[in-house]
Amino acid sequence: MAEQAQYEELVRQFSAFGAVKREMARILPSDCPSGSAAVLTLLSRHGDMRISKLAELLAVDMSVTSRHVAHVAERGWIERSPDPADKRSRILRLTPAGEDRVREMSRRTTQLLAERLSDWNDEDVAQLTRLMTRLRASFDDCRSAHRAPPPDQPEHSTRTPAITQ
Amino acid sequence: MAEQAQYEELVRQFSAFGAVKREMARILPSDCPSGSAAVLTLLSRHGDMRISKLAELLAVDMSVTSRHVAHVAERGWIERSPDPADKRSRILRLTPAGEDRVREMSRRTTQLLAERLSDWNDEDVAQLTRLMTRLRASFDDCRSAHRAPPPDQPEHSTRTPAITQ
DNA sequence: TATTGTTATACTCTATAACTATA
DNA sequence: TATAGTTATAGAGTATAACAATA
Repeated sequence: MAEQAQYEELVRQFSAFGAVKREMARILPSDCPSGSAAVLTLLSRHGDMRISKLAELLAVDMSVTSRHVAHVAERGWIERSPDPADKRSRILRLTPAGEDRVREMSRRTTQLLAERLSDWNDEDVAQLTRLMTRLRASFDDCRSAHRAPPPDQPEHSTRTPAITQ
Repeated sequence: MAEQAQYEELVRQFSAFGAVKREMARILPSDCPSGSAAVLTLLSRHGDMRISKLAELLAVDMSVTSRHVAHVAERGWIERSPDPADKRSRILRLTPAGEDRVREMSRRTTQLLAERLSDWNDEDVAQLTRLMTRLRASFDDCRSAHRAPPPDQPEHSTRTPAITQ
């Protein structure tokens, strides 16, 4: 447990982090904004999946994910094939053109980080990655733990609650 | 210098950090979105200042800052008094109502972090804060260092370049 | 009835450009 | 002419709600 002043300083850095995010976003191709880039990157890492799974990984609403997916599909970077197990769903898969896009973006972001973090050593980078990973986990865990005292319900609904009348 | 795989993992965490930011934003009062909150917090920390200084601290364009400032001024959380040294500028100052707002938001964010980071110790929190501070500094430094080989120019322009014809 | 996914709408944040008042 | 600040416009991300098709 930390003290209030420590938390306030941490929040200040959270806020200031936006500038880093924006600078990273600026080097992306103009037809591939950060939302699209995230979709392609996650498909490359985790393999084929449905939109609902992608929304969970992105931690955004499925409606948002649906838009990002439509954008990259229009450009031929992913394919949507029918899901044999459920006709409501489709399986998303990176195309060769999409894989090229992922490689190109990875090259650019790596180059930018190598420049900006030129005086960071491996352990610095690893430590920051670990702590940010843990931070996200701490927020995710609490979401499951606090919002659902009865843990026998599906967590992480990535969508707007259905209004059933 | 780190390797490509390490950078890619770091970028992944940058992207995922959005979920943390959004959860922090959700606990703000509905009439005080994160942009307004940042303005109030910085004025509370750094004292009275002009908009151009605020834009520099926020690391966003002055036009954006101007909108945020207008929002908080309309609600009576800051005052804008004339700058005796330059009639084009005004000095921004937190009002007592603004100070109340800052305290209330600080209370909420501290509580949220105390919940979410309940199993983090002081050193964990301090380490993350340090690394994020350094990250931002590394990006800021490079901005000054790379974009202006002739270092005899004003850096950190927080505004759209004037089109002079 | 409930779930997967899509679309319509609205809100916030941001940048660019054009404009004003002053330096 | 250049700078401080404002406003108009546009683009991106997100959430909520309503809808269609399927489970």
